Amino acid sequence: MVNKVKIARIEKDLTQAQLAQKIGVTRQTIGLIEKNEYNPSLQLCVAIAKTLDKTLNDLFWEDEK
Amino acid sequence: MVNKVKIARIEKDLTQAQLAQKIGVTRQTIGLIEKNEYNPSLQLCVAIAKTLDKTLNDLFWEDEK
DNA sequence: CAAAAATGTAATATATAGTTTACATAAAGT
DNA sequence: ACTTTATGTAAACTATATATTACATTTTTG
Repeated sequence: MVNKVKIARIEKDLTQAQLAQKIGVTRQTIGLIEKNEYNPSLQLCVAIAKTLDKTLNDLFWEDEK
Repeated sequence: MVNKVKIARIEKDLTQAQLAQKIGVTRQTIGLIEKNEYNPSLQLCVAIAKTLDKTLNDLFWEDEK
């Protein structure tokens, strides 16, 4: 299943590098988050959400089953 | 202003130590988060939220102004 | 197809989240 | 007042998020 950060980023027509730069983080960091390969800090999650006009729940809360 | 994790924890009648134990983390870690003295990882935020029957937004998303 | 742009990935380095141990203070209970 | 129980705090340690550099692969575009 595709990562929600990736979907939201593409909806905004941003590359990983552009999103990273807006947030002040490395392109690799965004890449790893989109591959669910690590556990970002809360501040980073908030920064991503704000930049993509989403909330924490939108991007990082698991769907109800 | 009082931290939302603290409020939710007290509503559930848990001590810092009890909450910490349920989550599998140290009492000090909970204490520091409640004092906004650090930047927890996403996984920890999710664990706290689930344990307190809240969502990420409930506990970690800033109030609309 | 060829060139450019975007993304994957890996090694090494650094900052900081989270642990452990320990003690001090505050709050609650008897 | 005394004794528990809960919370604050601090130093030293460990684990891991994130940076940096670099190159490989995939995707897009002319």
